[in-house]
Parts: sequence; C-alpha cells; structure tokens
Amino acid sequence: MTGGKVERKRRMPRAERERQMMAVAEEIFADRGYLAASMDDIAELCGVSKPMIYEYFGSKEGLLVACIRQARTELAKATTESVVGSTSAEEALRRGLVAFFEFTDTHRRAWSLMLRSEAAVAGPAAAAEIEAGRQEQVEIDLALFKAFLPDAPHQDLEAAAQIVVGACERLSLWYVNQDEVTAEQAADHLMRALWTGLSSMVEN
Amino acid sequence: MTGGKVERKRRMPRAERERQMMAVAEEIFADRGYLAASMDDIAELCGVSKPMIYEYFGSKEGLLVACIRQARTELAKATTESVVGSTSAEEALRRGLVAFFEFTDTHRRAWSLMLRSEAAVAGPAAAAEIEAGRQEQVEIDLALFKAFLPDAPHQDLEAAAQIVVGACERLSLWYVNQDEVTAEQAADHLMRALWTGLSSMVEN
DNA sequence: GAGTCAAGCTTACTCTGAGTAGGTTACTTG
DNA sequence: CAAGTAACCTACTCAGAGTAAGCTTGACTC
Repeated sequence: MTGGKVERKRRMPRAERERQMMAVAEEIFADRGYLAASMDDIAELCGVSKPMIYEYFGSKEGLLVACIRQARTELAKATTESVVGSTSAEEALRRGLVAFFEFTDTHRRAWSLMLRSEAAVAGPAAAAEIEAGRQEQVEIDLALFKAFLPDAPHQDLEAAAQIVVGACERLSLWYVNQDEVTAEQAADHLMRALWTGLSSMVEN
Repeated sequence: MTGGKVERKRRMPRAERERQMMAVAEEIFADRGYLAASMDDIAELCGVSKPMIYEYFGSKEGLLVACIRQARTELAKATTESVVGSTSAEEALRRGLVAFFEFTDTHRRAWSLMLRSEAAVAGPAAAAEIEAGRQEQVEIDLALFKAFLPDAPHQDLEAAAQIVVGACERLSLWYVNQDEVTAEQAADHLMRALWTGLSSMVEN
C-alpha cells in the first residue's frame, strides 16, 4: 500500500515524531471530522501510545491547532511569494488569487481543516487560529488596496477586503468540486466580478 | 433577572416543550460552543431531565440540526419576502442583501450557529444542514442572475452566485462588529464592489 | 565495563458527558 | 374509577479525553 519502507515501531527523535503525528492527525481530522477522530486511533496509526501525543501537543485541540497553524503558514507563504515582482495592483491581486486557488486544490486536506472549520466547534484556541488566518488575508488585501487607492474611504476598503476573503473561501469550495475549472479561471471569475467595482471606488 | 413569569417545573405539551428546548439550546450552543455545551446543562435549564431531550430530538446533533433548520427557514423567509415587488434586478439584489444583513444582526445567536459552524465539527447531519442553507442562497442568486443576464455563460453565473454568498457571510461577520455601520451600508458596500462586475458579464 | 541521566515510551488508570433501560406520575376519556 | 397514554424521572452503561507513575534504551562519563 504505502510505497516507502515500512519500518514499524521505530524510535524517533521528538521533532520527527511530531511531524509524523501532525501528518497522521491532519489526515484523520480531515477524513472523519474532529469529533469522530479519537486520540487512541491517531496514536495507534503512529505506532505509539496516547500519552506521547499529550506529551508533545498537550491536548486534542492543541494537536488540531498545530495542524491548522502549519497549513496557515504554508498558505501565507504561497500567496505572499506569488505576488513578488508584480508590476500593477491588478496583476498582484490576480496572482495572489491564482496561488490561493492552487493551494486549496493541492492541499485539500489542510484546506478542509481550515475551511470546514472542523475547528470552530473544537474550542476557542482552534477557532482563534482559524480566524487569525482569515484576518491575515484581510490585512494583506487591505494593504494592497490602500496602496492602489490611497484616497478611498478606509471603511470601503475594509469592506472590500472582507468581501474578497469571503468570496475566495466560498469560491474555493466550489472550484475544487469542478474538475474542468482551473485555478486561473477561478481567479478570473473573481477578478471579473470584483475588479471594476473595486477600482471605481476611487471616484466615490 | 428574567422579566416574565417564572413558573418553575410546569408540565408542558410536547410542541411547547420542544420550542423551549430549542430556544435554550440555541443560546447555550451559541454561547459556549457545541462541544462545551452539555446535554445535562440544557436539560436542567429547561427544568427537565436529560432523557426528555433524547425523546424529542434523538441526539445532541439532532438538537443542533433542529436549531439550525429553524434559523435557516427564518433567514430564507426574510430574504425571499424582502424581494417581492422589486422593479429591477439591481433593486431585488440590494433589497435581499439588506434583509440578509438585518437578519444577521437581529438574530445573532441563530446566525452564529450557522456561520461559526458550530456544526461542521458536530457531525455529517449538522454540516449538511448548514451547506443546504448556503446552497439555497446560491440557487436564489443564480435564478436572479439568470433572469437578468440570460446570455451570460452558466459557469460565470454560478461562480458569481458563490462569490456573493461567500462575500455575504464574511461581510456579515465584520458588519455585526461595526456599530456605526447599518445594514443598508453593508449592502451598499457589496453592491458597489460587485454590481458593475456582475452586470458587465453580459458583454463577455 | 559500571554508573547515571535523559529522552522516548508504556501500562493502567480516572472522570466527564453522551446516550439508554425501565419505571413512575398525572392528565384525559369512556 | 379503570384504563390508557403523554410527560417525566432515576439510575445506569460506555466511549473517549486526559493523567500518574514507572519502564527502556542509548549516550556519555569515570
């Protein structure tokens, strides 16, 4: 089944074991949902006993938070890097959108952890982690708009940033279920729907 | 504290007891989150023992689903009714948006149940109930766009509907935390950001 | 090699909270 | 008032999160 070597029950240094646990947890959480995932099962799949997970992550929610934080970091990295070298605000936004949709497609498990908010229900720490991720995106968009439209009312730009983030989330769900739609097309849809409206704000 | 009569431990017919249970549950779920809410606590606040809730709702998730379904029905009713009598697509969309934002403000508890998806984690039935609510909104928007832009590619309109629903969700969260923003203004922000883009689709 | 320290790991619990079996009370109707 | 049923209760089971206390293995001194 698994291509690599099997090596059951090896002793591992902490860092490596933590990575393995997070990989297993991400899969189990995404597959079964947070509630239905049991720590005993996760431990067994790691070839290790339950207290080890508690030793390293503190609690079930702590394990989930670690998974979410990792996904969040990767997403922020992917979108941020995609924007460098853009020569216009429009290009920057479009590139960011494409990177975002690509991420949600290639990292489906990680994304479903953040989006389907297996978290909101999990507890305050997990919910906060998710909301922080969204807020991060809002700040990025806001900075972009502010640079492009310095004279537009602040409230308008804030609302616009919220709109983009919300639209991205929802559109990503739709997009990953449409086989014939590419990340570029998803980004295009969003640009077409939003861009004229956004750029017209300067005249308001 | 509570304004009305107290009447502790009255016997009630099923329908009335169910309504009371849902009201209590909505509050507890919204306040503490699904996980932290215990069925024993809800039962006690109803002045009744736990098996009664199981008799009427089957499970904890069943109780949550009932709460969500009620909120969903109310939201659909409010937005649908707000649109009747509109003389243009633009007016219909704007009215629907205003009704939506008003609902999220006046029914905060109900809305937070649906939005913060205290549900996705709860289980498949609750998640399905939430997704059904979103899909309902998508269908409504899609029908509206289709009527106004019969020649635009279907995929474009579908994407547009998803965008509107996603943007609404996110913007509603922002809006309920901004005291100085009215429902009309929130709807305005969305219309300004989206309308020109949407209506230009006809030329594509 | 013997001693010792720590990191990685385990067994065997406790305790909370969802869900249930089986019985009791009180209102209605003939 | 007998009988039936709707509303309700006490007292459990059971799964799964979280923990206490100790075992094992390898590396590093002397």
